[in-house]
Amino acid sequence: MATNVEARNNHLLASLPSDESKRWLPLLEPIDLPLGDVLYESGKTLDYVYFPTTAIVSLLYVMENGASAEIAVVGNEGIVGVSLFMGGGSTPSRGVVQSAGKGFRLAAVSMKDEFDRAGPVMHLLLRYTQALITQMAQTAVCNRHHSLDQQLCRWLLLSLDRLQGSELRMTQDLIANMLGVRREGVTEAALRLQTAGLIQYARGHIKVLDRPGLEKRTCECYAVVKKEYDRLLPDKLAK
Amino acid sequence: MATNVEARNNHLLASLPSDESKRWLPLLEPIDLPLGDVLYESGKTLDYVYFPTTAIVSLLYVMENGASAEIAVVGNEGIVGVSLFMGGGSTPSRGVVQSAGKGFRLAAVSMKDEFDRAGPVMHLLLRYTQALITQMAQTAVCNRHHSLDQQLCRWLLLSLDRLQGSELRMTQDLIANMLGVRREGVTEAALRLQTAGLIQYARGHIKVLDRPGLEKRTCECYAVVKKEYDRLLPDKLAK
DNA sequence: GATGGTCCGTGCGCTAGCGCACACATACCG
DNA sequence: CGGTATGTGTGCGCTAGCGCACGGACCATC
Repeated sequence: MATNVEARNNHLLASLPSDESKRWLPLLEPIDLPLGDVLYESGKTLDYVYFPTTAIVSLLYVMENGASAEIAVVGNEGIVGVSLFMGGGSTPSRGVVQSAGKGFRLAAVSMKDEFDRAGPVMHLLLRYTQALITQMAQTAVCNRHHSLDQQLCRWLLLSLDRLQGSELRMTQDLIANMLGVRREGVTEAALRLQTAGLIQYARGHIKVLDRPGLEKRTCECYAVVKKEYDRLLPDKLAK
Repeated sequence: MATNVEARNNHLLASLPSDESKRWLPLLEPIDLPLGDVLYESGKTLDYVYFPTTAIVSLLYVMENGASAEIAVVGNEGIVGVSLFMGGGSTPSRGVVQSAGKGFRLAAVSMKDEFDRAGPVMHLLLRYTQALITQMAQTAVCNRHHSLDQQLCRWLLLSLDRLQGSELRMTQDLIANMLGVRREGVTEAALRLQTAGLIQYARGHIKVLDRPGLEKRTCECYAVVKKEYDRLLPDKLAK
């Protein structure tokens, strides 16, 4: 079944023990995730959780005045909708597709049933949530202390880690929304990175030319988060 | 036993079903939490989890250059050390006593045993963690978008909610550390609040004169977090 | 009741990022 | 192939907050 194969592109799904895997696969529904799609809305109860494979989803808080800020980003390493099994069923944030692609979704009831077995799946999900927490915490720190340039680098790297290839499709306006800054600010920062030869920008297409260069230019936040994800979710690549 | 009574001052402990309560009380160790005490260090495995009763604990990230930023705050409504049951066993942040007081601690093994029963205790702890996540997320948003004045108000209110009375002992230098800003900035903001008649400051003693005034002056972040805590952890006061 | 430490107020120059306005370039589309 | 929307570059005045430096006030202690 094609589904089985593709599901493995999500690291969490790939890490499932084979017993659980068998139970899950029939319940997973492949789904297209177009740019801008809202997977869940602030305060609304989730009907599904989502496992991105090629898409990237931003957890975004939108303020009363319309301004926004990204809280965390989820790609093929994770799951969107942790509040479902954490117990809240909703959060004040919103889940938006930031980079179009595919993924799988699982109905809320199935998710809860599975979680409540309190087996390896539960522990896997909780470890993932712990990593997500670190990302959020570091976002807070980064927002406080680091320059737009550094944050842009961090953001590019986080996105890159969740995609295949070194190119991403993303307008500066969108990035500004995620980072919670002015569009012009992103323009300026991106230009600096471009003249430094790190990236190449053209109307919504970013090509990363020098990844190590980005890593040098970013703040410690990126490494802290990356390390924590690697520690908590080792690529045991459970076959 | 005096212990029993005092333990109820921590909302999580007070919410335990009576069966679990009986199991727990003998395991809980009352402990003094002096100002500045480090309950856990970045990257170090936790030996205990802590349930503050009169103390307040800050989850703080300290950067390589020594600057810092508060990620979240925990008082008598919560527990310090969620990474223990979430699976990581450590986090990149640090837990520091921000306001001296008392609390209880529970050995890591006991905590894990109890969590792994996958009963009501687990679900309670997960709901709390969900609330904590919201606080962190909102901290990120607040750091991005709101003024020092607003953040100071938010911070005062969050602290106030976790204390009895309307007075807190806290130097401006410490507050600056928590908020990740200059001490002088806090001085100026505090003066503005003082001349507005909202607080009264004197060498490390803050008296809140007009709580509603603070709530008016702060950003939406405070209300968002408060609401989420109330929703997820209702004062069922499960006698 | 002088000494030293802690805590708070103030001044000043500096910069990153904001808000706004507008010009230009590329893509799409009829 | 011309028009319109979309995306990017640039300029300019403005402000919050920074870094630094210093002065003054309160407190403890001997």
